Amino acid sequence: MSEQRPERADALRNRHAILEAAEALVAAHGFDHVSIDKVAATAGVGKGTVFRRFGNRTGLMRALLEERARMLSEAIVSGPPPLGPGAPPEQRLPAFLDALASLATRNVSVLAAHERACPQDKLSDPTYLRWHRHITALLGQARPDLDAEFYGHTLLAMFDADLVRSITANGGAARLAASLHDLADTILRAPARSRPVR
Amino acid sequence: MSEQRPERADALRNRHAILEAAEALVAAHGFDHVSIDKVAATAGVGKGTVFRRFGNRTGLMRALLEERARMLSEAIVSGPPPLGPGAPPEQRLPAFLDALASLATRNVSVLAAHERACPQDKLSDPTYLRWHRHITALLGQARPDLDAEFYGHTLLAMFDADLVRSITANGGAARLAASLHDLADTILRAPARSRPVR
DNA sequence: GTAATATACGGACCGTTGGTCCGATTGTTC
DNA sequence: GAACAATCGGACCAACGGTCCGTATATTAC
Repeated sequence: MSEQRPERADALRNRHAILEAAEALVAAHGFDHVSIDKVAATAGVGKGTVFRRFGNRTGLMRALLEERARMLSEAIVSGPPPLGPGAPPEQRLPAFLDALASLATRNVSVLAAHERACPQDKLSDPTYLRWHRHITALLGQARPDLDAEFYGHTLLAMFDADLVRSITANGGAARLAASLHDLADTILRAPARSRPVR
Repeated sequence: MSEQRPERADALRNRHAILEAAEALVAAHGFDHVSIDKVAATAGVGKGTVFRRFGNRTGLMRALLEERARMLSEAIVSGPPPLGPGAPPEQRLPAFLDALASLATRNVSVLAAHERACPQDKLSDPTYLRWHRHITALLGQARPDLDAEFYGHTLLAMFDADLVRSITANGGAARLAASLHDLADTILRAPARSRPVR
């Protein structure tokens, strides 16, 4: 059902232009001060085009984040260890957190915009879900006695855009990475539970 | 400078009506579908009244949360232990988390609305700040070798409205409380750092 | 009770925005 | 180069946050 004829050349061109414009504007003025009108104008297309491509504001931001997260996603499922499969979870988890921290640091604006665009329940956003599944799986392997689902949320909560900004503003990217390692370590080395918390 | 003549009777009445209406509407339809027009109409006042009282949407939501958090705030600074002063931090922290979990569970809608209303940097919102200072102080006393500021954010991040909803939807209020205890315990009993992480 | 004053009220009004719609345009295919 | 489908673009709409100011009302002083 997804095997339509290929995307038209102008459509492709426009999609890139729109994403680029959106990212630049969001980085410059923040999500709340970027209207679709502006995005369209900056990208040199009509407003209708933006909506036809992405459905709505939320869709646009989702696409933006997905674009930025694609390489990481691929590295996780089929890249070399320790990020990709093949290494023990105790190594894959920190590697993933490192990669995500780097991604987050370099794209705080996109992250922030995505958060604010998600109407509600950001936890069920595709990208979040993918990350959460990954972390949960790793945690479950390394520490089957813990509530992996909950601790997955805990770790991912550290990538809240405001938090990333606050931490890196006072300590730079290094502090974020260090804090994440510290937290992950604390969780992985927590005293054993007699039975799964959940 | 804050010793003006007392609030007029009608003003007081209206403020309560507005807060009540706002809470009911937010609980019923969610922040994104509640316009100030509706709040005003439901409260039986004019639109201008709402804005004069609360400044803007954000101010209204802030006031709503502050209203709901007031008793907790008082209990912390001057109530009986273990919530109030007098108990060791290892007891005050879980007590605070319990209280906050209860508050959050009973007022998820308000919490969610407040989050979404905060234009940006929810970390510098008065209520968040107060809670963070409290947690940070307790953590700092119990475990001076940790990055209390960071772990304070970690713990508070668990009160994200979406997360609270997700956790309690599958496990109820009890699961949230248990998870929080577990996390706090994990942090408090983490292997000692040779020197403060920060 | 009444006059004087400060305060609060309310809804008409404005500019902006997300989103829709359809006639005009353009890429693609044969 | 003709025919067709897909895409484009901007006029248009409804809804919203926020402002403004003439009117109403609580309070105070006498």
